[in-house]
Amino acid sequence: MNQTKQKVKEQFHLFLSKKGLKATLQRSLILDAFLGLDRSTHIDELYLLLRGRHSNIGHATVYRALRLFAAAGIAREVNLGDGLTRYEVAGGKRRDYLVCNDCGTVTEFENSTIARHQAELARNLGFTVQSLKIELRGICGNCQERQG
Amino acid sequence: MNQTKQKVKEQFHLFLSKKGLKATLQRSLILDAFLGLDRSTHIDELYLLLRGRHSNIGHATVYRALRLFAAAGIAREVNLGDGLTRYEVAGGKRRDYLVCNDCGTVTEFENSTIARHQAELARNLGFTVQSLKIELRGICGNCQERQG
DNA sequence: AATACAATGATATTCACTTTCAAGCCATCA
DNA sequence: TGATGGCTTGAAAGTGAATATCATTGTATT
Ligand SMILES: [Mn+2]
Ligand SMILES: [Mn+2]
Ligand SMILES: [Zn+2]
Ligand SMILES: [Zn+2]
Repeated sequence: MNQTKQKVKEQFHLFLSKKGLKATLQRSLILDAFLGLDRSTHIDELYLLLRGRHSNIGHATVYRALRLFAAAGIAREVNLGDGLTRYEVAGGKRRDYLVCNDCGTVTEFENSTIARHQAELARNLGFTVQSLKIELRGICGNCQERQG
Repeated sequence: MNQTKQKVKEQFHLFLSKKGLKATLQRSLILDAFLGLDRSTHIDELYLLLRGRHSNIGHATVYRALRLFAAAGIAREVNLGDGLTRYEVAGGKRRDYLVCNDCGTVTEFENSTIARHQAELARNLGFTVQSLKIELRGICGNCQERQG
């Protein structure tokens, strides 16, 4: 068991206590599966993964658990406009997304200089910034080669 | 009639000719309404607006027209993860979005300095940038007042 | 005008959530 | 330990924006 993962679990358990919510087997299984992936995922992927291991996990429960993880600050919702809501483990640095308009591949990269600048502009408009998402769309390297 | 709008209309007409598509009254009305707004819009807004003026415009036609505008390079699709697909006039300035996590209000503002910088980073990764979206989430001024 | 297609729009369908509700589970307290 | 109360679960139903269907209508061309 990873040290980081253990801390996240404790963070979640604390969150549940403070809110008067309950630690259930399902929430624990879903959190393990979520932390076990090293990439963003979505409801149905986790749901099918867990159904393969445990026969009694419902779609609605996975849905509610992921939203709960987000509320607890453990997960971050990512919407790339393809009709699916993705979730990734929060914490760590902000990421920018490169979405290929041709093959749909999503590449991530880090760049922190933008965030401060942009957040300051928002504050001038009386807006308190909680998160920033930068999404670039275009053609990835592979697709450029294929097209010549 | 704005000079820029006239050029856009000619661009669209040329696009239709090249593709063997037809210039219809509906497409003309929808394009006028779309260009007449100085902000992003979505299907139902345009649909209701046009229904107020002309009794025979269908939801499906507005939907298809906006996708056609996007294919023609006239419109740009924007998805903010709130379940609606927005469209804004392409070719204008890029816009950044402030989405309130409390009331869902979307505020737009312009800020062009970021784009070049970010696009250059992407090019270094072998990625040809076609569009850039910056989305800030947080609490808007109104909601801050309400909460004290 | 006749013809060949494309476009329209009321309607139905899809699909990814999101909610409902009866049955079950968890934390707490005597 | 056992009762109690409220939270949780999950099958099923509901929601709503997007998309497809198809008979009818419109457009461009000859
Ligand atoms: Mn609708
Ligand atoms: Mn949807
Ligand atoms: Zn690609
Ligand atoms: Zn607000």
